[in-house]
Amino acid sequence: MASGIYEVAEKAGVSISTVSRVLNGKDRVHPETRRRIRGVIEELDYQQSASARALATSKHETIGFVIPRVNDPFFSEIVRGVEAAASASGYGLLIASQPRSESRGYIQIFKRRFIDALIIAGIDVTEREVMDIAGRNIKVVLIQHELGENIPSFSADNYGGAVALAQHLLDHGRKRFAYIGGTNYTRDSSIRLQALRDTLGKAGLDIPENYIVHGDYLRDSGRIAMHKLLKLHPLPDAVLAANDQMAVDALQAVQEKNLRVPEDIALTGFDDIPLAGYLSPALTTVRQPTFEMGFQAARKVLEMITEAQCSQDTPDTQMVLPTELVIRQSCGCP
Amino acid sequence: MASGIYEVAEKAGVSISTVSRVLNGKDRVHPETRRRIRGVIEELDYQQSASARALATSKHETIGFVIPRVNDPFFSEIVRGVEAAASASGYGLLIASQPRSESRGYIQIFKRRFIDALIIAGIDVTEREVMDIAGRNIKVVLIQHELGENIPSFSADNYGGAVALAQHLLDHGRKRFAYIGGTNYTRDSSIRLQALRDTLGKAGLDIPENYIVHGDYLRDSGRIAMHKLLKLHPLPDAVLAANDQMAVDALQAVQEKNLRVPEDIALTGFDDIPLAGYLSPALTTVRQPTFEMGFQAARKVLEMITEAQCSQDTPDTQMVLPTELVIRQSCGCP
DNA sequence: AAAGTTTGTAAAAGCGCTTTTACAACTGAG
DNA sequence: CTCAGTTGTAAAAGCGCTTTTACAAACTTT
Repeated sequence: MASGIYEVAEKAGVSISTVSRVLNGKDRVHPETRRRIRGVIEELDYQQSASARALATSKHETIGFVIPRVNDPFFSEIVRGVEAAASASGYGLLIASQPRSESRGYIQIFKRRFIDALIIAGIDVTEREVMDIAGRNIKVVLIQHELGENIPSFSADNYGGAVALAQHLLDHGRKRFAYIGGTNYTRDSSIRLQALRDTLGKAGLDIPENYIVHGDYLRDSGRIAMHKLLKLHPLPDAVLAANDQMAVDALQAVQEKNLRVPEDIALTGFDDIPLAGYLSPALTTVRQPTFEMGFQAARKVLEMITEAQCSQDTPDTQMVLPTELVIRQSCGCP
Repeated sequence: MASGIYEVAEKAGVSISTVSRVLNGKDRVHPETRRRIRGVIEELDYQQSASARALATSKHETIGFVIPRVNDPFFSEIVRGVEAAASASGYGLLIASQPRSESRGYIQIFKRRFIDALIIAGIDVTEREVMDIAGRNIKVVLIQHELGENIPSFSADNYGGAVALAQHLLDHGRKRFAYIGGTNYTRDSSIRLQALRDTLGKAGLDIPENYIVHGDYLRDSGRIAMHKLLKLHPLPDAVLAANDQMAVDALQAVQEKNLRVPEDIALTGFDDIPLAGYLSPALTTVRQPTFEMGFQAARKVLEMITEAQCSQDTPDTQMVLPTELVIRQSCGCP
């Protein structure tokens, strides 16, 4: 009895295969018949069963997306980019937002879910994990993480951004630099630190080990980190935080001690989240092309999905999108 | 040939139905056989096909979620709540983030997607639309919108929050109130305005029509709205914005004109987004239980899904979660 | 006017599972 | 030692589609 498509077929006086052909825009259907079937579909407000279709075609028109935190201004902007590209192509977006530690299990689950592709953002997956997923004919693209030639990835130019920032602070005549890093092992944070070191090195400066402290990118960790720095003698006169959130909290910490930013200490962030512009002093930072990363990553997987069908391999992409120095007041600029 | 489960069955020397029984934790399987099959599943790293399973059971273990903007601090916090509840039950989350105007089409698409339930947040759907979806055996729950007894909904106590805010400003001795609303027709904004009017009324005050201006909840619209208010004579001495984002922009507008908040004008927001606490002066606002709304809404749909199976109807819910006045400095408090 | 082409449609197989039904092979009771 | 009741497993039907194959009917071509 009446499994949707059967109802339509019956009411239109044709077989289900004809209905299917209309549904999928194939030819070999009499215009008149097509019109009649369209009418019946409309009338019954018939909607195809996505799972039946997916089972029959093994296409799901859905992409999976794993991030550490949806409610983080940095990541939610990436989500928006991914969503925009996906929905523009009629694709759905299955989101998993899990702290790095737990995201592994989630990726496991995705292996069996209804997805054609998986975008992984801000999570340090291993090549083995990725290959395991890719082996199941799920296309994989990385954001903010790189893993060699075989796996397409989209990152921001962390190194370049950090160099620009460091140079700018040097131009302000700052000498005693400190760095508030993210969780020890995250690569973004260490790339930025390396850029800072290289740039200082060229200016004949150095950043002592105890002027490097670590937060976790999250709220309040910047405050704690800054409190540590404020106990040092001499005080640093320029503090770079690995992201804006920590910079923002660090700013509060400085102000609580009745020191002034930027007069006593210049302070900068990274990311350019909306909040950065609203502070006083407004935060000098490096804008990351978050929306773009998400958008382009999604475009890339969509491309991979369609190309896989023509089995015409494209050279894989390792995209590094440009960052941009955003100069406000916390660096000492008027 | 080898459709996953067949491979497992063959390798374990049993039929696929036995494998299926193991997979679904049914009894009537010899412990020894079960162990052997488990071993093979492990060895082959076999993963069930979600779509085949969904087709056979018509359960998708996925919930759909429609919101206007993922990258909005208010909504992304709701997303987090929904995500938390969904993933705790092993459910996936299919997200559509579309401006109100375009979300209709999206809801249409969801009717055919792999979802058991749909959560709609911050979108003014009609009862007809909801019924249309619900008729397809997709459970529907609303967030920040109400639609009568039949449809469960979770909202914040907008009225109560706005009353508390208005009263607090009255207690500060403010007399000339102005209101920056959201898009004209959104119900939250008008409920808050009504609360303001009622509260002022009780104090023998009034809010003139030209002291009410409308933004769109988004960035910059608060600035424009405030500029209009700053042209009035006499100037208002208390401005309530319908959300924090507009309040934040309004604050900048005031400061650009070299007026002081709160000395010249008290200014308040609504939502309590993270940004609110970082401003100077920090924003007095009303905290909405965003995470909770998302979490509880998701719990509710999950409950509806399981209860539908026992066809044991629960009374439908119209939950109004409490809001909380968050007093900072922009109202005039020290 | 016979043979080949195209066009429109139906029938049937299959996608990878779950679930029902059937049925052997064991149990224990009388 | 037989008969009913368990228990473990296989076979088969179906979930709602797509797609391939087959074939009649309508057109060409020579």
